Amino acid sequence: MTTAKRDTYTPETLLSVAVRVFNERGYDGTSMEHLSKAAGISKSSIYHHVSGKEELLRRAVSRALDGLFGILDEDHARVGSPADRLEHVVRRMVEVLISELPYVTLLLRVRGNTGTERWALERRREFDHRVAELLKAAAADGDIRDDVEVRLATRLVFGMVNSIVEWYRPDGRGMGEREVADAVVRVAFAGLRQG
Amino acid sequence: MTTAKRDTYTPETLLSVAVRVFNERGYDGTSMEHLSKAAGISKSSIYHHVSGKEELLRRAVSRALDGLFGILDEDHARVGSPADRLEHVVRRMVEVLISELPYVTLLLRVRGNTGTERWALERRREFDHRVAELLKAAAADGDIRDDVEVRLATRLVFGMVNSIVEWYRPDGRGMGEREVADAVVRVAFAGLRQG
DNA sequence: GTCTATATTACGATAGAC
DNA sequence: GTCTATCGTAATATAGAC
Repeated sequence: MTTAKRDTYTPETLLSVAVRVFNERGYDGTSMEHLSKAAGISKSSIYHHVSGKEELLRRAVSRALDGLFGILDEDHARVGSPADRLEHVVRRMVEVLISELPYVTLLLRVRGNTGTERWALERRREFDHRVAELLKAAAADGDIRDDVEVRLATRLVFGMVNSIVEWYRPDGRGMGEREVADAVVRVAFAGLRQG
Repeated sequence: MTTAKRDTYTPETLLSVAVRVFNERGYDGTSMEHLSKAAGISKSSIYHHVSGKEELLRRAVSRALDGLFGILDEDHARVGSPADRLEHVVRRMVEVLISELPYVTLLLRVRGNTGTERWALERRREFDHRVAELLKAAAADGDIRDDVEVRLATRLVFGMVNSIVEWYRPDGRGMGEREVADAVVRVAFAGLRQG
């Protein structure tokens, strides 16, 4: 490194600002002017770092997807009984949602108006399918209740896990990843009712 | 009635078209041009029926909120043990979500960029709070597991229920309201694990 | 009630100076 | 790397004819 670290934007640091604004106002509700104000530089300066709004979206959802797909490559997601692997994946999904909160939040709100958004939706479906397969295998082993369709059960679990982005805020001394993950796993597998 | 029913738009029929497009493209991603094409009339004709885009949004989320708050006025939501009342409310939330699907979908995606959106968010919080109180009372009775915070449990249930709008489609011979409601109540209260 | 035409503003993106 | 100025387009909404 020949130059000292300068206080200027890189595509990466700009991304964190942009993602925050996207999540506050929605992607379509965010103009380059909004980003410019939030970043403290002019609109045209943003174009020096990235090709446009859509590149910021692409970078953001890619990061989220990488985190999620990474879970499926972990040892505990690949060896063991389907039920144990499923529990591991659910737990890790919560952890990734929280550690990559703004990026996953944006991913989960994508609608499909642009090419990037449609690509993101497709990859999400791919991930969902992989988890559904796991739940199906656990059901075949008799570890999952048989009075609820596997497909429907998968969707309810995803609903519960994904909803975390709607309320979890890291500020202050709130709950940690571990605490939320424990609660989700408990409620998803054992239910709310006092055992 | 002095005139036969004509094949023309009213604010109500126009609303159903608009809400469908809003849900497909997102509210901010939908222009009056998009609505015009979908309704088969010109942009300016839309302004004959409603004052603008935001009125369509207001009418839509109002309808959704009326359906949800209506649940709290039902007998089974007001008398009986908190646990029974909670189960009734959860079941009815699923039914209202499904019977008013496009309207509730739109409500759940509101971000807060306009006055109407902020009003909708506030009323949603009000409803959530009412249900949280119910869950709190059930927990005080010892009917809800005590190793998960009441506040967190409420959020997970809402996550599961609200996620229905992301995948439920009434087309064809899919699941009915009753089937989905049963599944949600089972998973929420008893969990996925084979009993 | 619906249309064409248009006013006006906001948007994404680029040009070119420094 | 950042800026001001600006281009071309698309947005919301209105005017006024039929």
